[in-house]
Amino acid sequence: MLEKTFNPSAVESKLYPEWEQSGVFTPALKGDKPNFTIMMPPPNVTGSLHMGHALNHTLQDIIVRWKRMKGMDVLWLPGTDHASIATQMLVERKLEKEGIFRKKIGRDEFLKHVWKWKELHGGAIVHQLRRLGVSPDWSRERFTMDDGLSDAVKKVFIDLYKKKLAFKDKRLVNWDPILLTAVSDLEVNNVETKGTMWQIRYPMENGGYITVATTRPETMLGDTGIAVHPEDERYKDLIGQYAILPFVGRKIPIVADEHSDPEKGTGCVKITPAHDFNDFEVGKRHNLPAIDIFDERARLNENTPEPFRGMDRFAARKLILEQLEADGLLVGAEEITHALPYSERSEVILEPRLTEQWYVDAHTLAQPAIKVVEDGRIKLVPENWENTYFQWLRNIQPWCISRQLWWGHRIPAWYGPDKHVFVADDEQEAQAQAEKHYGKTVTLVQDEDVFDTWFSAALWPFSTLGWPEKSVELEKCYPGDLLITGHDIIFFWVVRMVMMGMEFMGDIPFRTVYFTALVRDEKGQKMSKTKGNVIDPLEFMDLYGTDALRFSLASLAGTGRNLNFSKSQVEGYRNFATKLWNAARFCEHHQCKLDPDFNPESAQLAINKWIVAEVQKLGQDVVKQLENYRFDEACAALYQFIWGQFCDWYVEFTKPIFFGENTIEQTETRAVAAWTLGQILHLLHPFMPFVTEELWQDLSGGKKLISSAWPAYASTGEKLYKDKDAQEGIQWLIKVISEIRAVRADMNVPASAQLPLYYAEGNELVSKRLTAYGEVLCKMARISTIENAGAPEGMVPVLVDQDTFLLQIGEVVDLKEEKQRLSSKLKDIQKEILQLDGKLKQPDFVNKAPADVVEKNQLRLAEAQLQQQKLETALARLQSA
RNA sequence: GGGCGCUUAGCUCAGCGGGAGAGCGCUACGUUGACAUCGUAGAGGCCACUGGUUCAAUCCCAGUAGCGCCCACCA
Repeated sequence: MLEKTFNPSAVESKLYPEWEQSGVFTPALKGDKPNFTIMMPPPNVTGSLHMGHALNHTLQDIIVRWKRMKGMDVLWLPGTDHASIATQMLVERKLEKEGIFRKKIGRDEFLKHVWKWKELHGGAIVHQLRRLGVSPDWSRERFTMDDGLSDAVKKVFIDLYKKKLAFKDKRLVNWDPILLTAVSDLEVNNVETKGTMWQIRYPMENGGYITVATTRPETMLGDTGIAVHPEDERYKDLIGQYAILPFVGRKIPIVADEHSDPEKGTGCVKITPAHDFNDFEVGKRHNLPAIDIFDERARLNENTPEPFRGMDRFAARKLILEQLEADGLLVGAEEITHALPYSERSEVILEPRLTEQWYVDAHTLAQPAIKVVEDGRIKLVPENWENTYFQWLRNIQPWCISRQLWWGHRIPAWYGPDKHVFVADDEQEAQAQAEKHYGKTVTLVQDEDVFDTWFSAALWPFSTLGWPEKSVELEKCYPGDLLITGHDIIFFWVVRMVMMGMEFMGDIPFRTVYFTALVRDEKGQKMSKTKGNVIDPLEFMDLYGTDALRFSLASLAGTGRNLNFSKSQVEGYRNFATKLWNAARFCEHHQCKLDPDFNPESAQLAINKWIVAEVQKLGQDVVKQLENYRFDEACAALYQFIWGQFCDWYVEFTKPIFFGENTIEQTETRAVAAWTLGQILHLLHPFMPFVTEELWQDLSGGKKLISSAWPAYASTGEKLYKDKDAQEGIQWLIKVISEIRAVRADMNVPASAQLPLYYAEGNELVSKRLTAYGEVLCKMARISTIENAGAPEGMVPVLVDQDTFLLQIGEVVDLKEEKQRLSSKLKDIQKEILQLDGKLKQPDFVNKAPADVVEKNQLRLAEAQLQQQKLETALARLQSA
């Protein structure tokens, strides 16, 4: 017996462990069953479930459940990412609160704390994912710092190093002065900020001044040149001369460089090679030294004079400006807005800093990655992401993979006393290399840094399958079939997986990438903690059930880049689950039981033939939409069918039968209703796994829906069952009932009144249908009797197709009301006739438009004219009454 | 500066060459025995603007305006 109402949380907490323990999530990877592989984008271990996770895991689970029901051997491999910066920050802060400081306790001790934290709290997100009802193979769960995955990282780096695709280089990086590490270009947020452009005079060696413009006066202490445009007439004479740098007294040359834009500022650019990306390039071109004036915390260092030495960069800026002002060297200040580079993690302004880091030659690796998308071997969905993908890869810069952090994969590089580098699997091997190199034993020091988290994430499609060892998983599941992820990590992750897959597996990591939209609030704003508009998916699951949340997200997963999430939608889909639940209760109440031997296509009654055909149509539609990743359309089809067809009409059609006496009809209808409900549950299961599983177990006597077979007819191209008479008959019936209801409402007939209906036009088909469907028509349209006879005076016409029915609405027909109703109907019809007639009278239309379009218009015109005639007749009768 | 996208009912969004759609919200009315987390009916739209292509444009093309995102740059 089904409970009176669906209780999502009780059902969820009961079913999920049942599924997980049954082993259905784990693929056999044996025999020749076709398999399907999808890798879960590993969430950060520090993460907690947000709407973005909820969206992309829901979509993954829909595909996975569907493929599994189709009989495929599905590997959905889950896991988490060690997220070096985020995790290190989190644990470090936590420890600081306890009075424990990272630098004090040292690397090994600190890492012990991180691992401990990871064991205790790292699983949070994985448990929250379970609440979403997702069905990955938890037995194969991976963590990016597992031994096997760490081996893969090492091997990849060593190989890249041997191929000279990984190398050490000294260049400018974006330096985070709070986290004390380099970050990649992608981790920089450029934020529009108000600032000031100052103009500063530098005295010339030979007298006079040159005026430069800058937004960062403090960097002048590191200036080693001034650039002017080679064709700028104003400064031509100065090229080759020297200016004297205030405070420092350094002689700096005036050089000619295209970088200088005569239109901007004063046309003279101060060059600080160590602290500006453009200046670095200019410096290289003119052999200007790069003088580093900051320490790791962006304080002025020993290369700067007193009183600035040791000051913070912003304090120094203030003091320098004051001094310049006092010295009469500050000659202008202009308010401007410019974009400043903020660190994504620490939200501090980044400092370009000259350091030695490890880089990967991304340009070389990018070429095959470009090709496989060009060739269509990897399909991006929606397709327009290709532009973004190509644009970035074609302009790719070397990828800085080292981070000055402790938590992560430590770089397997050792240095000899003379800084000679030995890249090796372990210290022993490095020693061996060193001995060969030096001819004696030396003390080696391992690189202090770890790899960028994305470096290990890039290997996820094969490192998780056991690579570099050979394994069944690797054999069967690479390349994968699908990746579903947010478009915000296309560069961070997707392109890098393709690059690494091509380089190390010689093959693509996946065939299709589906990019999800970004979840925003109902006003389209980005969710952020500071705005306070973050929606917690767990809260919605508690309130409305997981199924409702999943269905909402899938319904909203259209083709757009944003997905505006609103509460009322979830509520609506909670109601949808309730609706289904109640329909199932109705079936149960009327003893609709599944009969495995029953062939639905053998049904005799029109309503049964009709619903069988309709549900099959639905199945094909759902599959078509799923194949195109149109989750929204699949949801719409399911919702419309279940509520708008099955509940609104079919269930109502069965009532006269269930409350009647005909046991033969009852038997058939019970079987068809049960079968149809079963089909609905199958088709809906990937989207709403819990309510469907619960109902199916009830309907089927304990069978599991998650491991049931997907309906055979529901594959595109399969021939569908059809019964034309039944289809058309039921469609007609629905039209008649709707029309009568509309007239009744229009005429303010009390809902409880049972009215007689007259039909006297003698259309044989109509008479036949009235006989066949009379009972249900009466019940649903509140008709007392159907008279196959002429109508008494003063009746209200009901027009359906070419036929007029007359409805007797009681003693008093409000003539005025009725006249108005008919007149406005007539007006609509006349307008339509005018339009159609005009169109059909144009020779160009008749000659040039396709024949079927012309014919359709002619038919519509004929129908409209007939309706017009009927309406006019009815109105005339009204006038005479 | 380069690229991508959006503008359709009060709200959130589908549709994308031949009759303007859905959900939510709103209004009126509620009858039997699945369901008030419901039922029935209804109101509500120059499909941003201007041109062009076409027999036909919400849909294709060009431009304009507004909004959003990504990338690069800003001494």
